[in-house]
Order: sequence, then C-alpha cells, then structure tokens
Amino acid sequence: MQQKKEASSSSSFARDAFARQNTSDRPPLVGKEIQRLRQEHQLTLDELASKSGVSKSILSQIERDHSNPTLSTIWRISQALKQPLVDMLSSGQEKPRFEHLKVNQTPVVSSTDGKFVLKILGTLGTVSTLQWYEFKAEEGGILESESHGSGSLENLTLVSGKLLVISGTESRELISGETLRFLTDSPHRLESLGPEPAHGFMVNLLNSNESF
Amino acid sequence: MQQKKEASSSSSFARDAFARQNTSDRPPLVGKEIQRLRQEHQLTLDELASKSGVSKSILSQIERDHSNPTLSTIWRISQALKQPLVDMLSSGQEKPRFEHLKVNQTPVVSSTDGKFVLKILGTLGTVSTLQWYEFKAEEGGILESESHGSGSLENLTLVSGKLLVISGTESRELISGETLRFLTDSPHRLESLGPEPAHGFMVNLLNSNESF
DNA sequence: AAATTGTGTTTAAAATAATGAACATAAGTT
DNA sequence: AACTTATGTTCATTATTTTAAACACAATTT
Repeated sequence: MQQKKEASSSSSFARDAFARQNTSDRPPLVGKEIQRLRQEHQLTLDELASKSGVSKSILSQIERDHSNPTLSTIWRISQALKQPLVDMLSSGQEKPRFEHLKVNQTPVVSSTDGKFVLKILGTLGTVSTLQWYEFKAEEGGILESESHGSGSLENLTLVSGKLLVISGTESRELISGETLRFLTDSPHRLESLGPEPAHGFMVNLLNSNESF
Repeated sequence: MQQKKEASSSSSFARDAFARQNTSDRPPLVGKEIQRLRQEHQLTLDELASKSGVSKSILSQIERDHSNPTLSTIWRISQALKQPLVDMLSSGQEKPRFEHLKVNQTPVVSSTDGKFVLKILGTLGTVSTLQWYEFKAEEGGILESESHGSGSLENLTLVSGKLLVISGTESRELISGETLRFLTDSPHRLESLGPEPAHGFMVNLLNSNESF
C-alpha cells in the first residue's frame, strides 16, 4: 500500500461525477439505481448499512459511482433492497432494444387437438422479439410450447375460465382475471381446466442473446 | 498489507471448493459459468486474459470461486466472452420464477365517468418501452390519451363490441375481432359505440429516444 | 442561540482483489 | 530420456475496495 495520495475520491475507476447511464463501453453504473431504490424504501445510508452489512461510507461512494463494488457487496445491497441482483445491474444498461436483432426462430406453438386456439394478434414486424396472442381453449385444451430461448418471458392474462400453467418443474393455477408472468426458457404447457372455456391474452418477450 | 500468509488459496470469501450452485443465501458463484463459457469459446486462460484485460491469475481464481471479483472485472470478462453480464450472474442463481398477480393486484385505471376501464397488465421493467392492457368500456365510454411520444405505436384488438378510434386527424371504426395499429405520437381517443360493451386488448410500443 | 439529532461525506487504516513472474504438471518432439 | 510447449496454479507485490471513526452541515429541540 502506497500512494493513493490525493483526495481519496479520485480513483482510477470512475472519473468523478458523470451521471450518464452508459450503454456498453464500460461497466454498468449502479449508483443511481441503488440510491433510487434506497430512497424508495425510505432508508437512510445508516439503515441500509445495517440491513445489508455494507458500511455506509462505501454505500455513499457506490451511490455516487466513486467505487467499483465487489460482487459480494452488490449482492448484499441487492438483498437488503429486496431487488434481484440482476435487475439492479441492468437498470441503466442494456435497455431492451427491439431493433437490429437477428431473426429469431419463431416459437413453435403446437395446438394439439384443436381444442386450444391461438390467435396471433401481432408481431413486431421487423423484429421478432415481441409477440402477442389471444387464446381460447375449451376444457381439456392443451398448448405445449418449446423453449422460446433463454430469458424469454411470457405474460399471460386470463379473462375467463381456469388455466393450469406448467413451466419447468413448477406450476400455477390461474383463475379469471389473474395475470401470470413466467420464464419460458424451458418447455411449458397451458391447460384449460374448464368447465367454461379459457379465454385470455398472452404477451411474449423473446430474449435476444446479443452482446452485452 | 500484512499477513496473508498461508496458502493464498484460503481467503475468507470462499471456503475452498464447494461447487454447490447456491440459490440465494450468498453471492452467486460465477466460476463454473465463466469456465464453461471460456471453454465453449475454446480459449485458454492466457487468451481470455489478453482478450479481457484481466490477468490470468485472477481468472484462474475466479473460475474456482477463490476470489470475489469486482464489478468491472466481471464486466470485462463478460465482454470478452460476448455474454450479457446479467446472464452470467444469473446462471447458477435461482431463477425468478412465476409472478402471479391476483385479481385485485392488477392495476386498474378508469375514466372519470367510470365507463371506460383499463387494466394494466404489464410494463417492461424499468424502461417503459412496452405496455399492454385489457380494456372494457360500456356504450359511450371514452379514453383520451396524450401523445406517447414520437414513433409510438398502439396495437388494438377488439374482442367484442364496437369502437371508434381517433388519432390525429384520422379515425376508424372497429368491430368485434378486428385489430388496428396506429401511431400515437399525438393525442388520441377511443370511444365505445355500443350497444354491447367494448372489450379488447391493447399493446403499446413506446419509442424511447431519450438518452438519460 | 446552544445543544442535539439526523443525514451524508471524507479520512486513515485494514482487508483483499488484481497483477506479473515463477512454478508445476502434462503432452508432444527431437 | 531430455527439450519444448501448452496449460493452469501459486507466490510476492501492488492497487483498490472496504471499514470505522471523524467530520460537515441541516434541521430540531431545549
């Protein structure tokens, strides 16, 4: 340990204060987001410090992007703020861009016996990262889908009827009026439980595995 | 800088080798995943070191979870491996599974006269580039909206009823089963023509040109 | 106003992550 | 076998993060 003279605030990591949320040429700046979350939770630095086990001085610096936090530090903060670590990092970064992505394979939606009817309301023309549907399924109707790729998210709203959703090893039962969001990076299945026909909407966000 | 004697391999961070991919009580162990990616890319530690600018010694330690990497370090590695930083972190981590919104948890907005009811089914995280809704409107129900910003597109599907859509100087009349897409970069208005209540679904793509 | 409390910031010291060079081991070559 | 070469690990040192305590500054309280 040696020099490190001058005002401790100038590390080689973050040239003092630029708030600009970057897109891709440097590590994500998490300061703003952490501060926002902390304030949203009505916590002071002291409180967050004790909740997270991270000293308040470093919290102060991280919030101002004057420090390059350690994985475990960020993680402890994310836990205290009840925020998925990953969400915290992606806040300013990589906003979903629906442009300039390769044509992903269209998810194969196989309606087995005709009891499950899927109406494709729209896809985002040039890009296939977003699709939405209306569906109607009489009792026993089943829709089996392959994985839509890592990070894909299905958003399902049931207008009427009863629906069983199985994704991976988990399952949920939906009743009329409810909404369910779930990952579809593995095969999944929808089943109308009846007796009245299931009717609902689905919005699928497909993940681009693109860089950054 | 002081002691640090003994075999450097025992840091207080990760007690030697436990491969157990954790679920959520400690920071994600990225070692396995990084190693997997590196090998998938057919890179040696030396090569990844020069590509990423991270020394090979620390790479070796990170892969074995003997080090608690810095945000910038992980980021540089993720860049070199062309892997979204966030994906790398969430690999071994517990995946966010279902989000189940019960009926009363779905945000509902209604017009002043209560004739037009809008259920907000989803928004895409922190960035509001995408929103979707279910709406129900009895005869005469009106929804007036401001511009959603330049380039914004509204995709409207009418399940039942009759609906008049006015955007800018143009207008269209929709009947049950039809879908309409239109620009919403100016104030626009939806009106249920009745007699039966209008029921439908809307997907809005907002054009976020802003830079933060 | 002085004292107290609550908040965020800075400082000096300690802990530890990152570096570059040396080491270990295995696989091929001559 | 002895020499390379290729790969990953460990060592000694340096650079940084993290901590704890001190500081600064407002806003209340006495």
